[in-house]
Amino acid sequence: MISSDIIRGYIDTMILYLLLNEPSYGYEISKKIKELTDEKYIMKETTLYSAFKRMEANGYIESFSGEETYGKPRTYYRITEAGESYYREKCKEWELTKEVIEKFIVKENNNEYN
Amino acid sequence: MISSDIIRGYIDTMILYLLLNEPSYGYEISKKIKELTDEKYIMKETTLYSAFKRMEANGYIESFSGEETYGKPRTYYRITEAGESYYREKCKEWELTKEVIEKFIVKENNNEYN
DNA sequence: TGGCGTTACTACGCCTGATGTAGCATGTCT
DNA sequence: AGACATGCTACATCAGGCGTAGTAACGCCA
Repeated sequence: MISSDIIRGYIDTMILYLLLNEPSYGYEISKKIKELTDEKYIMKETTLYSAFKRMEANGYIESFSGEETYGKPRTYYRITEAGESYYREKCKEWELTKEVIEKFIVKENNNEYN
Repeated sequence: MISSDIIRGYIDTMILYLLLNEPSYGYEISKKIKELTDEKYIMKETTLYSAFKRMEANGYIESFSGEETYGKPRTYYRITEAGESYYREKCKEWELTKEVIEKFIVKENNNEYN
């Protein structure tokens, strides 16, 4: 199981990554995350939508309503310049953080019966 | 800068790692973390001591007072069986988490002027 | 001997992010 | 008709990390 504490701080990054190439909306993003991680991480709906709110308030994404011909109209989000810049920052931060944490991690060798 | 949100959830792991081989106490641990990470991460005192409290309550560490011949007596901590087991869990979790997050991270190539 | 720096903590409270629970509305499928 | 997928919102809780502040004992040096 993935602890929510470690994902914490990278929810936004995950979403922004998926918005880099094209706008999207909640349900689609949540499905993509599930697929991309082979269901190792499934983002909760509340987590996702509150991330949208937070990131729009921070100016990292912009919302617009889609022109659906059927069903409930969706709210789409597109990444902004600020969002892209923030995303790149987080990627750099990740490399540093990984380096730091791994100083304290012992990798198990598989020769032993776990 | 390392965001505290990503470290969150790995504070305990870092401390436990340093207790694996020998008991230690607050000040020493904080210095070791600083050295080991080349000052990339400096643990706040409050963070450290509240982690001690939490982990002792969880049974991951045990405290005992040192027999100092000078200065203020220190509180030493040693890792327990449960602590070692928890540490190993977190190491496994880390590998999984890293795998997940890295699906959403674009590594910058250094050819570009950053 | 007086002040500074280092060591070694404790207490209190805030802020943020992730999550739980709940509910609602429109579609399509059977 | 009812289930299931889609597409959300509102509200509240909880924990972890951190800011701020204060205390205390000792060594050292002028």
